Amino acid sequence: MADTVSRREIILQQAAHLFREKGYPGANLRELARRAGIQGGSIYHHFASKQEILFQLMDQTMSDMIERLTQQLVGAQTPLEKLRRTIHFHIEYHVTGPDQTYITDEELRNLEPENYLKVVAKRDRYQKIIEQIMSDGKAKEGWQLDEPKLYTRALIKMCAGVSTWYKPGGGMTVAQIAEAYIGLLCNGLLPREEL
Amino acid sequence: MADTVSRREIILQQAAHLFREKGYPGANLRELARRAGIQGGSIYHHFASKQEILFQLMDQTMSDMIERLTQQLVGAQTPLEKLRRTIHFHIEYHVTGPDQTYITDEELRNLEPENYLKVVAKRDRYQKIIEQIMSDGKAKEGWQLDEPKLYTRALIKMCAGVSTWYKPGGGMTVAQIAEAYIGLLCNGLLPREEL
DNA sequence: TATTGTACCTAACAAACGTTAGGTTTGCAT
DNA sequence: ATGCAAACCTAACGTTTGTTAGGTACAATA
Repeated sequence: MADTVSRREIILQQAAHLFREKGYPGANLRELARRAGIQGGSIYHHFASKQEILFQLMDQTMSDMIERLTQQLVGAQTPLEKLRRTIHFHIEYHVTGPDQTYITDEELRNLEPENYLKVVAKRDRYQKIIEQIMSDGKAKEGWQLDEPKLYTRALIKMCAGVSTWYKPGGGMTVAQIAEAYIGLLCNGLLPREEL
Repeated sequence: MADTVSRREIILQQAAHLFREKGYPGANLRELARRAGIQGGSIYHHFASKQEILFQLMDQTMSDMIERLTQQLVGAQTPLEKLRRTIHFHIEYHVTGPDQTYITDEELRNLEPENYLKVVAKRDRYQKIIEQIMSDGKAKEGWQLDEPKLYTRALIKMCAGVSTWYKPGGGMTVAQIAEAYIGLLCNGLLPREEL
């Protein structure tokens, strides 16, 4: 069971970490190569340009997110159950791969126009999945919301933000954080009468 | 009533815009100078380095945020009223000065250690104000929350995120967005029985 | 053994960068 | 008019950057 991770994937992984650390323009390819265990010029055997590394990283991450969220929602019967799974997934995915998700969330401005459009299209597909849950919740369960898009954005930002401060083994588990955020989004802060 | 804005402030303003557009490492001083209406080298008459521009921008913004939030809370009687004003302020401030707030939220990693500590200290002061409101709400009004810090972070990320998509004259006013978010955080999505 | 393609190295390129030194202009106080 | 400091310009510096060309090591194939 040796290390079957290809050099290409090592580069992508290290690139995510380095881009997060310094930002895409602040990261340089010699440092990236060093971390990947090769010389500067050798990166071009695997990628055509620095830009392509960024694009592959973001495009791959967005595809993975869409696929996995879709999987998670299979078998969920009610909008409420779908919402719970979405919140849990979105937090866990961001905490598990904080480098990839951070890049994907924050480096859109550094994509060349063509790549930008592709990644934004996938991001919109992801958002639409959640928007649909919000709309269903309103239609079928009387959720209190006007603009599904507005609440979707709130959910996404709030859950993605966890990865900016979360440290493994630091008091709360991901499951606990997810439960707290599910409670907040479903019931709010103010006390409820018992039903 | 001529243009009394000093060149120094013009540079800071344009820097905020440019840094947001390209990221701190991706922005170059010749371009910044051009936008400020001077030559590249002349920036150094006003600032000692590129780093100092970033620091002044962030430090100034954090001080302003603390001061204004504190003002907004004067006269608020209950935790609920304080929460409402905080949400409204945080959204409005981010939407009004999206360049400055974006830099302050996202460019911490590019501050040199000494500057980093100063800005983080002010950011923590700002967060503590909101945390205190959460704690008070729990103690005095029975709000449903365990970790005030957790909910503070959720609030901050969620409200700050508005500035990433908000466009003036695009359907909703800031006040409407604020009301929606206040409702979400206070009552949640699920329907409530009438009290 | 000869061939071939993949993976990598070395060294260099042109461009862009933050920064600096030294000179010029401008407006104001004396 | 003179002195002077603030505000700005010009031109250059050393370094770093993304990228490329040409070569080497090596395993698989024939």
